[in-house]
Amino acid sequence: MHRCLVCEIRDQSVCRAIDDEDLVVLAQSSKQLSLPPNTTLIEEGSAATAFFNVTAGTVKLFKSLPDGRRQITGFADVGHFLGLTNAGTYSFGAETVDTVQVCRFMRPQLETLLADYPQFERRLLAEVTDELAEAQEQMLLLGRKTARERVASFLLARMIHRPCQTTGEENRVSLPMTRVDIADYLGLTIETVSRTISALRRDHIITGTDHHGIRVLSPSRLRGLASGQENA
Amino acid sequence: MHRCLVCEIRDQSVCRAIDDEDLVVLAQSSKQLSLPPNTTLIEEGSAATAFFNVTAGTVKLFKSLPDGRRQITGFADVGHFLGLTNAGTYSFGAETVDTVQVCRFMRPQLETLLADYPQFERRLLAEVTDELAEAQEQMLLLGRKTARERVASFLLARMIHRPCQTTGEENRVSLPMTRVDIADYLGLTIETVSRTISALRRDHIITGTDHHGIRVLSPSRLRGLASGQENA
DNA sequence: TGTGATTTTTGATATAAATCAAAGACAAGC
DNA sequence: GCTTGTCTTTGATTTATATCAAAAATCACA
Repeated sequence: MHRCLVCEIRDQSVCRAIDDEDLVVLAQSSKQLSLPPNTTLIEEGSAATAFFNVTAGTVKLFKSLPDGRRQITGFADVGHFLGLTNAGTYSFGAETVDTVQVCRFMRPQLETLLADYPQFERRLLAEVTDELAEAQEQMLLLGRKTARERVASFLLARMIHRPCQTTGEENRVSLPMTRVDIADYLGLTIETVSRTISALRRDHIITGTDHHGIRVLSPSRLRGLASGQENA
Repeated sequence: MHRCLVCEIRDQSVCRAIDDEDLVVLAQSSKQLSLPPNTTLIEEGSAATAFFNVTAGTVKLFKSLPDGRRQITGFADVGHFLGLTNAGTYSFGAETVDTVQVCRFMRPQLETLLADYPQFERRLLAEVTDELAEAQEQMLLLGRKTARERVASFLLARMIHRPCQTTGEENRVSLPMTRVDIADYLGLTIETVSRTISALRRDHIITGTDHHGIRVLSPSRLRGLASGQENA
């Protein structure tokens, strides 16, 4: 019952909308789960019964076509929620990328929270509004950017939104997802993603041979590339 | 001050969250504007001072790259709002497609409404959640669908969401926007859009020679195409 | 620590859609 | 009703990325 009180990422998530004295309610409304990599959190098209708040790790959200083509619509990491919908069923799927910890709210409990705490609803509206802005940015990427621009945008966004302060290395970007996931996120094939990363390395814009982490040598050139300035 | 009371599309918009007796407040918080085609409602990157509710016509929302490449992220028509953002500036632009009527809420008034009427905020959250789901669907289209599938998806969505009940013609789809707009929405060029529409006509899936309106002959084949079943 | 399976990279070729180019249709203004 | 400009369609060619194929690197598990 003190889980939420000691939660280290509370102020990074929607939960910061709830005051300390009401945290017991929050803790009682949710359940913490620990999930191994590649666990299905949400089955596309299944009944929308739960809502999740990610407290550790990364979750991928995606939509698929009947023949298996898949588009990852986003990666939800620490502090992000997922599973909000007006429809009775989820219009998307969700799977863990690495080991993930989530707080799960069942729908009725979530409804109660929203009704009882207007500031929680306010906070959620702000989060969804941000997600929509991100989605619009991604539509620009998918509809109008070249492969090189897409990969540059992706690396840049991860560098900015997920600063890797663990090691002393400057501008380190962690890529916990596979090339398949990156490709499905950027609307490319794994071969194109791989070739493009190799080309950026060849051009001394990034460095590092590790598959799941690279270092950005020139953030400014990367920024230029991401916004369509070829070269620089 | 009775403008909102006699508003014919109130129950199609966020305004339906406000009770009849409080409509005066709503009317006082907003101002109705009538705008000719191709009017800029929101300049990309400008200060986010207003929020709009579309009561007639169609508005296009878009994001651009410095070199002019543009991605239309959505079309807002009757009942849709636009201009919501957490940032101080708009991350997208908005322009009228045809003659448009909007109710404009200045930011402070909107904040007051949100604070005073939780059900208004609730309604807005639901709307943004829907928009996000639509954006995810569009990401699947932009990242993973062929030109033929994109055009089929577009026509199908317009057929479903904007039924044209004016004429006796069954399954009529109105296309008030130009080919440039359709191309910028689907992540294609105008030539590809044009060729694809011609091909669908050749295959007797659609008919009509009018540039701004077509008729769907086989909704089921269109549905099949849109979800990736080539032929059918 | 070795071994098979998986993931990533690199190479050769194919192709869907872009680009370049021009003709035809439509709309607005005189 | 003609003229002028814009929008749309169609055609020829190019190109960025996909596809097909195989080698190299990494990972997981014994």
